[in-house]
Amino acid sequence: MSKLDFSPIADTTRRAEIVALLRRAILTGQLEPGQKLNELRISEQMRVSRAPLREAMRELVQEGILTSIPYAGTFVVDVAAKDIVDAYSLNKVLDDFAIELAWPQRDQRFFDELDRRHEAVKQATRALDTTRQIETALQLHGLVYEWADNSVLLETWQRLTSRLQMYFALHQRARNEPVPAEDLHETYVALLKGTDMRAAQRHAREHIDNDFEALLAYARSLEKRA
Amino acid sequence: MSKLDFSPIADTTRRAEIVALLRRAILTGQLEPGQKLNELRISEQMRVSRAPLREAMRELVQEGILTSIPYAGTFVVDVAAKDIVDAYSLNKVLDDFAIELAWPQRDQRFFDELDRRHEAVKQATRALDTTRQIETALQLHGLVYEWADNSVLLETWQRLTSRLQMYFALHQRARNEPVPAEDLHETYVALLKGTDMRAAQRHAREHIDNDFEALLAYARSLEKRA
DNA sequence: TCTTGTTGGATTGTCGACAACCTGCTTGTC
DNA sequence: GACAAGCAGGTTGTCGACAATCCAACAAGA
Repeated sequence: MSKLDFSPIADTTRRAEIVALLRRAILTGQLEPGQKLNELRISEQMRVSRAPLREAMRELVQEGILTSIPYAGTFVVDVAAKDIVDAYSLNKVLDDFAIELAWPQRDQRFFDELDRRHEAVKQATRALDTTRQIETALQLHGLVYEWADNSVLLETWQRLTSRLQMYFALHQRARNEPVPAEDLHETYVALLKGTDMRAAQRHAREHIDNDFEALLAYARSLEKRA
Repeated sequence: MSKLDFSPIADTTRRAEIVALLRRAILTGQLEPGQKLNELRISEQMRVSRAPLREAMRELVQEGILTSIPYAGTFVVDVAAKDIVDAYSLNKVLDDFAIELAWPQRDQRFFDELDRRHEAVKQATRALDTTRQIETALQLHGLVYEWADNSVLLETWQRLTSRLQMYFALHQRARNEPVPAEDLHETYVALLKGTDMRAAQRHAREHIDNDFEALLAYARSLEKRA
């Protein structure tokens, strides 16, 4: 028996890489909502045939960040104000549930990971790298989901995350002065380490409200314009 | 302005039909969990090339009812006991939320539709058509999600539904004497028509417990076997 | 006997070409 | 000038064939 346990090697199929590339392009806002994806053009740019590209796009359609109309094309999903509010309110419910499930599972590894991810957020914040800040903040929040030990919940969260990340990126671009607030996560982290689950849940809800406040204002401004 | 509002015509692409065919085959248990899907064989049976078949499979992978291993194959997702418990517990949380959102939205159309779907369940029950009974029961429960007016929540529910339906079908086949209980939904429907939201939520939770009781027993028996 | 290398068959991943389809423009008619 | 029919270009959907990979069976050596 070996002491080392190897993790599965990266499955290197063109399709998987295309998915990663496209997802990143969408979530960082390089591809704008509503924009059409021309298969031939993209496949040429990526030096890849249309088959794996199309399969990748099918995956992203199911992931909810692309939308496809037969014989018309595939587009980056259009984000309405209501979608943001919807995702946001569901997120609160799921967070509550995730904290409840994760609570008894917390261990040293959890706390270590919590600190690690918190540190990553602070670093991205200092570097004024807003894209990375969004990413790391969502990863920080994702920890309780990973510890909740509920695969369906985790999967749901990950789907939601894609959208949230997209909304945030959109918002950041809209008012292109980012100004990330220094440290909104200190209390969140502290409470997750504490003994009062209810308090943690309550704070999470308020914290989310806080995080999303600007986003909601943006959402409402969209609403008015429409 | 026309008084008629036409629904979009059926998008007739092979891919879409393949998705529907495969999904049905999986959810009704014609394709068993863990079973491998041979692309060439299936494409020949369907008289279709592998391209649209593969794209369809990618969709179902993202939908969570297939799983794909590069260069090895695509398989019907293996359902572990824990998955059932996970889906089931998340379902309770979502139901709570859905009822809360749908509550103020209830109108005559809601009540009519509620009755209609309830009737469909009863009919399937009388006909001893267990597959259809599962389908209609899930549609009955889906009504509050449709009325909740939260697209993300609805989408999440639909994803969950696929799995639940699969689990139920699996369970029914395992103990192939179905014996669907006559009418567990009477109280549920009545409460949704009433004025006490809390009571409706509480009952929904218990009702789900009831519905899933046998399934949970089955899940635990799987757990022991493993 | 166990391990390691090889080989053949089967299956998945990818490619380039063709068919179906939509869209916008042109043409012809009134 | 308005409008319908039809043509042309471009894009998506589908096909059949080829390349890359995996797996099981078998052979060879320690």
